[in-house]
Amino acid sequence: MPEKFLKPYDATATESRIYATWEKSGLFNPDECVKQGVTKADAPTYSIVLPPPNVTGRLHMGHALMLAVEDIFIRYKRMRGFRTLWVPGTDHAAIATQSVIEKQIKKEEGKSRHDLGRDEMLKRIGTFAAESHDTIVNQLKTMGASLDWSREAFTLDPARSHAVRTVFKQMYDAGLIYRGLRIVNWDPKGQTTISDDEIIYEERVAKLYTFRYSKDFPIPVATTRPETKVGDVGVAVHPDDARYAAFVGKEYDAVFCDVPIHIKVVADKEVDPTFGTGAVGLTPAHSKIDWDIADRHELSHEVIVINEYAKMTVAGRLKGKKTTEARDLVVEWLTSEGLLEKEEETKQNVATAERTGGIVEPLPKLQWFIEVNKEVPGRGKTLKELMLEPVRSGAIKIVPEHFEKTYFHWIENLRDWCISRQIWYGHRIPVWYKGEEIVVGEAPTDDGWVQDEDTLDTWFSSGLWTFSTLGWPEQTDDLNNYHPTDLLETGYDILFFWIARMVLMTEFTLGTIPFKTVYLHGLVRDAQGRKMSKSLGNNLDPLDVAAKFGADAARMALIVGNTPGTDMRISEEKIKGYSRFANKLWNIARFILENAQQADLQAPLSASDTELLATLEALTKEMTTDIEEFRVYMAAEKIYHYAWHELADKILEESKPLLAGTDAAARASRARVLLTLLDRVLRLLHPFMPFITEEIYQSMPSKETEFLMVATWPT
RNA sequence: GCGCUCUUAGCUCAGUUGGUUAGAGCGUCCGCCUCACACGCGGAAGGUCGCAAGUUCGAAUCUUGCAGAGCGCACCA
Repeated sequence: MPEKFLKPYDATATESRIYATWEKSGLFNPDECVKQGVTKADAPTYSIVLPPPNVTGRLHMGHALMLAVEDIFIRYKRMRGFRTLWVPGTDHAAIATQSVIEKQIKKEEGKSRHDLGRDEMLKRIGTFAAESHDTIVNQLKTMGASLDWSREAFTLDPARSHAVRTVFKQMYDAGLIYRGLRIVNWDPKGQTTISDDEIIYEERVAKLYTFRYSKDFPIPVATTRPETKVGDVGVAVHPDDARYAAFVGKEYDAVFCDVPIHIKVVADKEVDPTFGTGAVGLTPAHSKIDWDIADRHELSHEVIVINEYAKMTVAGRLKGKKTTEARDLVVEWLTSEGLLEKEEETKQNVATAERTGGIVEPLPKLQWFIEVNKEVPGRGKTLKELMLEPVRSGAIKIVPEHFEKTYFHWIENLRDWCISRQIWYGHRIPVWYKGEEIVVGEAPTDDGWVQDEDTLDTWFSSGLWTFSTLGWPEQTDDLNNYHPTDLLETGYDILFFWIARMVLMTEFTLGTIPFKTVYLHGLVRDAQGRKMSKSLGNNLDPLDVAAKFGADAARMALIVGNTPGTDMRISEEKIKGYSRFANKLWNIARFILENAQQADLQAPLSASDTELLATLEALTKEMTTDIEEFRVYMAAEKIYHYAWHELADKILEESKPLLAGTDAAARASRARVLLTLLDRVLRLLHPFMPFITEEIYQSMPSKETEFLMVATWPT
């Protein structure tokens, strides 16, 4: 028995050493596995692409959970003989990364991005992203992730950029990408548009004002935003509303708080006759709903009264005022003119930007969109339908299943996807202009062209991830072998952001699904059930945890008892518990190796020892089914329980008298079976606790393969 | 408003298609340095499975209603 077993198990020292030997072996790469003869060349493939962590800093426990789950499936499949590929990568995370740097520069140098200029700003972000990348790679390795580093990708590297431009052009040529003036969610703080999904609604108490545009205007109107009323072009009432029927179609002129306005009364079913006065003042340029209603009644969209800095652009007393100040001025004016009829409190959901917290201002802007309700040429279906179909048909399975309903619900409500962003970090829109001419895709070589200033929504490039990482648009072997991928594992919080967009992009580009199964994990919370955050200081850093208790222990703590789709709580106590389990396993190995190092592997087995093997075989079958059916939490708990409370507590205890006894046959039988049991336990536990199992395996008297990570999963 | 999830031991959670005395970890109490491990061992206490009704030979598990907690989407001007 090696001397190392005489000391308690030292996870930290062992883990980094073991990872280095794995990496050196090249066995994370399926091609290398085939070359070295541990995997058959014609074996079926199994692939996962790593959800690329944002290069905004470092990984958190949610990432650690993701890595644990994915590594379990990858290691399990590798041991089952699949050509197993897990592709690593990172995400440039456009807005998130840029805003980190912007804040930092503002704080340290008091400068804005416009002070630095586009090139300098991009240089700064690039430097930061590279540092983040290195930290993240180090963390991924620390957690034991058996990723094929030879295939690492970045959402903003040249190969991925080429894929982005290619898809953009194809969608543009298919008529699915268009540029149009639409109401977008403008974040005045971040100075960019954001998508519907980047909005957080905050409930606030607001005042609902009931007023008239002028003394002779026949209909009272209710609003929470009086300042926008200088931009009104109409009033909408419900077609069946008898109170106002007589006024429909009539037009009125007024001077509203120094601003001349022209109002037409229209009838529209969208209006709720029971809310407020049953009449809506229409401000097409500053409200999405009003824009749509105005569209239906051919009212002007062009009256813009608020700019990108959320300031008033009209002449008169409101000129240049912030919207909040303008609101007070308008109310003051209404009161003095005797036009204000009522002022009541109401609850209102205020749209705020997820990244900056700024209050979202709906503004009409020229933006790029992907049209989701238009038929895709050659497919006979809209993008929306293409997103729904594979999940409906079962071609894509979501675990846990009930998220399928959430997915459907979201897509059914989906509107055109605004893909342009007014930030600098990211894929620049691949469109060039020269006068009336336009070029899409690759940059023209002759002079005089100006590229679109905007960049693409970060999820555009993330949406290509399953195939852009495998070499598309080239028809590579990897693409043929590993796509569609088998599993996509991520947090349920990005079901819409990412999963849905990958389905959209892959269906459009390749006419197939990006993955067969979606496994959604829950949020990792602290011991009190709070979200982990910097401000609360309750973050657990995976690196610290690994240094203290070992990555194996952290992985077990994140897996056991954690069902997919359910939030979990993690504490140092729980992780500590599994570090003790690691030590237990260490001592099980010590005992068995001490007593059975010289065991005769041909010795005949006694009836009771045969039964011990049968029991473990039954457990093996259960575990295999559990993993196949995505119950890794059960498989982990079962092997934990077996190792500690069967093997150690019962089998080892009853072995002591047997091994010290005089019955040579019983002794030989027991020594042999103990060694076999240990070997099996190491294999079964390896996907969950890869480091310690590999370390013990290295001391086994006989080994099937050089490394446990490519040994055969027992049956 | 539409939809989803949860409610099981003091705490955190399992319990796969309904089937014998409902499990684990942590915690608590008692006793042990027993020659693999004190990062350990042995033992104990602790649950009317949110409430009510129904289906069934049988329900923590299925159905309905109620109560409480959380989440997603939409959003009213």
